[in-house]
Amino acid sequence: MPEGHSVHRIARQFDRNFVGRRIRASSPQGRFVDGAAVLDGREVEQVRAVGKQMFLLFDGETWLRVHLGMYGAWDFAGEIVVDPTIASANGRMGQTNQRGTDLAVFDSAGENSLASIGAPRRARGHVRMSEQTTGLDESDDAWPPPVVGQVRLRLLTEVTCADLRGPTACELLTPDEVITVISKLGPDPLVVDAAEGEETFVTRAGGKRTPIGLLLMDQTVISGIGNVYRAELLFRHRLNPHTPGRDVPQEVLRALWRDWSHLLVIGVETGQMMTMDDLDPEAYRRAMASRDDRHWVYHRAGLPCRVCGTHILLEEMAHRKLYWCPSCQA
DNA sequence: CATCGATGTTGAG
DNA sequence: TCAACCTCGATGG
Repeated sequence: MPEGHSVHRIARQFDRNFVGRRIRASSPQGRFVDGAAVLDGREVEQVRAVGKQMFLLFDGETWLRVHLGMYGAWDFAGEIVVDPTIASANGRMGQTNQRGTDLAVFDSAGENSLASIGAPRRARGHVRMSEQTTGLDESDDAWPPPVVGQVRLRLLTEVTCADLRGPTACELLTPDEVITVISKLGPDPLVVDAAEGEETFVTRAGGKRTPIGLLLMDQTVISGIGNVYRAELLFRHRLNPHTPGRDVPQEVLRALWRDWSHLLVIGVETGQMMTMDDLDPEAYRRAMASRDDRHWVYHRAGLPCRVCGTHILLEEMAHRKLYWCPSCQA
């Protein structure tokens, strides 16, 4: 259930631990047997993340496209090289734990893996936050790790395992097909030039009758925003979700683009969808500890607005739950 | 144990 | 506009 920040974090994991290595590929679940057979034995040459999609290039000009959709996740296990620019090393990426972090961040010693940055080591596979007090389990030394549940695709190096489960899309593409897919996507702040991305977004969102609340979720308009960031961005800019794109002042559209760029960087660095800036240290600590305290309006239906006290509204927009403050976002 | 819901997208009608 | 798809943690009895 990732938004764009999770996909970039996953791509970094692949960049660190798979690019430049030969892999074994399999589909324990059986639903990607043919694709896995094609990839088996090849070397991973490159990884790209655009919006909510990730693309892995294997030698022989074969690309793997993965879209996690609503339930997808990658589980990493084995000897993980920590990327010092992100907050954790191994565990599940894509789905979130109880704290709302998109990764389990505890290594085999039960300590935050930040303590082991740059130190390749054996780590527990399939770590869940809820298990953090149980200590080491017997499967710690099993290699490769036992398959648990429905694994669409397993990628294995000598020392690292990545299990893909529940993706909306998992398919092989030619280079041309990858270009076609990416060309249809709106700008991703971590991919395109900042100024170009801003112009593209303003051009595609402005002038449309479509409500801004839908435009922000439209992956051909802007990439990577999901239901949480959508609600929070609208609130941060005091925008009524029903405002047609063409009625949103251009400077506000530009501010939205820049704000998304800002929030995305925070999300990639922390693994959390932190959308409340400028908190005092105590409030920030609380926000990072509990996902209930991390957002302005998301998942706060009926609760008082943090700014004006008005009850937060919940309405359905294109079958997704939309939370907003009818007073602040009048 | 059954049921629900979720940070998403596609395609039929 | 709506159902379908994919998986699993949370929730209720």
